[in-house]
Amino acid sequence: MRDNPQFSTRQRILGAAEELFAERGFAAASLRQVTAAAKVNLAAVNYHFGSKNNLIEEVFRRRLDELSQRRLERLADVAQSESTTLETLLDAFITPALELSLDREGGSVFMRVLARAFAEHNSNLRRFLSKNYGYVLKDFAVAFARLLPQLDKEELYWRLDIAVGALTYAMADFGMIQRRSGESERAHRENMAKHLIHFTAAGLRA
Amino acid sequence: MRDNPQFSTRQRILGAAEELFAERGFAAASLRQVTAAAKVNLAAVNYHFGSKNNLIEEVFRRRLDELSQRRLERLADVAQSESTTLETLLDAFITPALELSLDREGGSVFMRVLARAFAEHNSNLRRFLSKNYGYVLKDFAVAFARLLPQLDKEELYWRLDIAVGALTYAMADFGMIQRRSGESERAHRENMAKHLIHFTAAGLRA
DNA sequence: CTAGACTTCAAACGGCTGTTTGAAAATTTT
DNA sequence: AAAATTTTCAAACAGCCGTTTGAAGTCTAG
Repeated sequence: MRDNPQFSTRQRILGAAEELFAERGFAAASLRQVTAAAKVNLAAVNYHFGSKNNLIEEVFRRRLDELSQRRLERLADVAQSESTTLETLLDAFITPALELSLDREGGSVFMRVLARAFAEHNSNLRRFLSKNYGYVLKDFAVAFARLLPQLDKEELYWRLDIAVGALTYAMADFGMIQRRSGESERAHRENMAKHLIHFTAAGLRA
Repeated sequence: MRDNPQFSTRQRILGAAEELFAERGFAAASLRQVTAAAKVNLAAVNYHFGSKNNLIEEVFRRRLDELSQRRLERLADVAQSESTTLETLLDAFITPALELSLDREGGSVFMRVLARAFAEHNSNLRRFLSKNYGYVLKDFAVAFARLLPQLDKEELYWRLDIAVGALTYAMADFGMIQRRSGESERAHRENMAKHLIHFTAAGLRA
């Protein structure tokens, strides 16, 4: 999509920006680099998005709208069931991200962009994410609380916070474990998700 | 230290750079911002460090040399003992970082800088860190392997990778949990370390 | 086919970037 | 105290930054 002429200027800019933001960060990736990668005129960014900041927010919006919806759908599927476990709840949170990262070209890149948003102490970006997508985490927290009645509120929040950290770090592929040469990207990521769920469930239950 | 005239130009630059790198990232923090915060002439960075890249590496070196040494000292204390547990091993890894983050002015800031190094996909920086400090993680991995003989090598590495992610994220204070108003910085961080060890030990043992 | 709206384009704006320079100042050595 | 060395300084370098402009090009509705 990044430079495929069959996609619109808007989409090509978003794709190129996503890749360069993941690779170099929001500040270091310049609009000239983005528009060159998208094979688009420099002024197109300000024409279609208004500013670099708006472009950054659109990069998040494009992926997070769908990701949040899928997570909440999965949550609705499992939350009420009597047989729900920590593992199925974690799966409901992780699988949509896993699918996104395997899905279309550029999906895997977005998880790195998302992790960068945590590293950036940028308060505007944090406010944007919290305001627009904070309710997803809140809904999941309620579901986890039902499964972990022995934990008081403070204890639960500490554990969820640590769990989110492990998920963020792993899904962004920040770790040292590289994909083995004979292994497909899909197999690698599914393997990672499996370990992630196992580890995190144990940590929450401890 | 950042602008205290009693410190040397070199130290003032390192202190200011650390703060600004943590706050804005390596690319977005400019040498003009750094030298202004350090109350030092712009050219001093290139005179004392040669380049911005060298300055970045020196910011890491200053803290990591001591941090690595303390971690290995603690590891040596507990590794051979028969009564070693996962918790004492994790404590040996985390406590030096905790002390650093509570210690002198700017120590807590450095953990954020370190976490940024993970978010940056910068291969030069990764190579620098792996080359100079990778042996610390390796030594700890050996000690963990002895305590977790039921895990094969691949399983162990996955879990350690996830554990490092949780530690990195938490120590950098990326999470949503804020220090409570009545709570001291020290109490907050010690509380975090306690939860971190408990959670991670359970994940490793699962 | 033409009028109007939408999109693309090259060029330029002021401002900030890392780095270099050579002279001035401060410090250390003789 | 003089000479030599180290450190600081203001100024300038080329180059990239996000954004704006107004004209040229493309598309669509009447």
